Amino acid sequence: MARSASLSGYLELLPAERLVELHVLDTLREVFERHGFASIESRAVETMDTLLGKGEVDKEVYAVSRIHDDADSAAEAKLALHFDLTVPFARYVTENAGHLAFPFRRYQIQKVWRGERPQAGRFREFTQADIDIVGDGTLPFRADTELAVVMARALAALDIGQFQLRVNNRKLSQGFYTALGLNDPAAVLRIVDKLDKIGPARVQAELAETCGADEHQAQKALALAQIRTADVSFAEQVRDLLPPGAANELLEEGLREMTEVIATLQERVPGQAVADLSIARGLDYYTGTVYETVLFGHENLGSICSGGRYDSLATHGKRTFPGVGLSIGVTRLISALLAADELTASRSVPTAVYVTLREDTDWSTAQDVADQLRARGISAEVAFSAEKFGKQIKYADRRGIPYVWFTDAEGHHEVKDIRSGDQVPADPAVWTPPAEDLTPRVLRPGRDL
RNA sequence: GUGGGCGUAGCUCAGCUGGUAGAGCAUCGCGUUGUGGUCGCGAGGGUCGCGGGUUCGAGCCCCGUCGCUCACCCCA
Repeated sequence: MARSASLSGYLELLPAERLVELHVLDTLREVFERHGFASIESRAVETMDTLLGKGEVDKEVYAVSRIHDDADSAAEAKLALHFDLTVPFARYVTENAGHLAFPFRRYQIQKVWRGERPQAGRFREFTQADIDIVGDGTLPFRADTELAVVMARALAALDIGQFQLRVNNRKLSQGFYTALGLNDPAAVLRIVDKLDKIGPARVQAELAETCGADEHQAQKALALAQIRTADVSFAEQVRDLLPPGAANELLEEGLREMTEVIATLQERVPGQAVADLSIARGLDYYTGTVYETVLFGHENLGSICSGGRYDSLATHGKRTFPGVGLSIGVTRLISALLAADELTASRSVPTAVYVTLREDTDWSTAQDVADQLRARGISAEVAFSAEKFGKQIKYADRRGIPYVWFTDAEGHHEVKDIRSGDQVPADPAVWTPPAEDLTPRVLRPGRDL
């Protein structure tokens, strides 16, 4: 973060920073739409019933009520702010199923709220950018594969440096632990998920304490979690860990699915994804593929993009809508990149041309000049008063406005490039700045400069 | 929710064993009487987070409180 917030966990950006955020959002939107995802927006508020029992701890949910909570409103459904976009989307799908065409692919970029203790990269109000594909009754496994490809391309389009999508499959992990004789696969997953953070020794110790794993089981569980391959060779490694005949149907299905995902990612977005069998994800509605993403150089941030397959999050009577989704933590991402000065904007305002005033009475004709520029898509701003030219130039300079416009008493126009100091005659009807100066650009110091 | 660290100018910080608030950067003005950036000179800007206590006297000591921050939990 550039500044410490006056209220922790609620990030507010300066104009130049917001420009960077808008660039990120625009880029994501463009890539999502290019891959056929339609946009929706769901309301910020859901009923408690919808939100709770869907995998989130209730202490993190912000309740919403009227200050004057009288008898009437007490009888109303209790409301709360959504903590992610997946649960509201599931509700949206079941409510609007009759109007949607399945498989339905949508993207959704909105604020969400979590009442957590804020930390670097952790906010109470933040923006998520989600893509999901949902089927009616069934959803081809290929959706899991395509979704990861789209997200990898979106992250690549942001041009924020090297990242790595890490993929696992809960069927694989759970099948494996069951085959080992561990009776609480979910608990094992939770501990194994911390491998990156606490290291192999402590994972093994916790497995023994919490899951009653004996030394052999703990060793095998740990060995599985340490498998990390860029190709499909993980499957062989998994089989080598078990005695012949110990495999089960769930494990085999998980291996098949993982192999398909990794093979496709290796082919379509080479070098940007790996199989990582330690990935588990906290939310318990995931049933198959799970994804996390690390941004190299920002490993301590945690995952910047996560998600997975959910087979029964959305149900409506006898119908179920299996889906698969991925979510980018936009706020987390840009706060880290801004703080590290890895992304900055070329100026703090959209203005490309600052039109000066020679006399206070020139304001109207100066607006005519500005309008001629604006009509051709050039952002222009007119001075309020005819201060000394030095001050007017300084006004533009402080905002990073690249061009200053002058009109003399005879009506001759000149435009000055504030960076070089070059000043040349110009015609407001035809003069155009170079494309790179037309709108603010996002710069990557250290790479662009 | 649990545990550590920290709150002084717009920003980064200094302030001794308690004696009545300072620097750099930024801002504004002038030098430079209508073309900025450099340089020089000058100016403005503070309820020292808030409340209480001890004291002749508190930025400093004590208590409380609010906020920020880091770690745990969990997660984007």
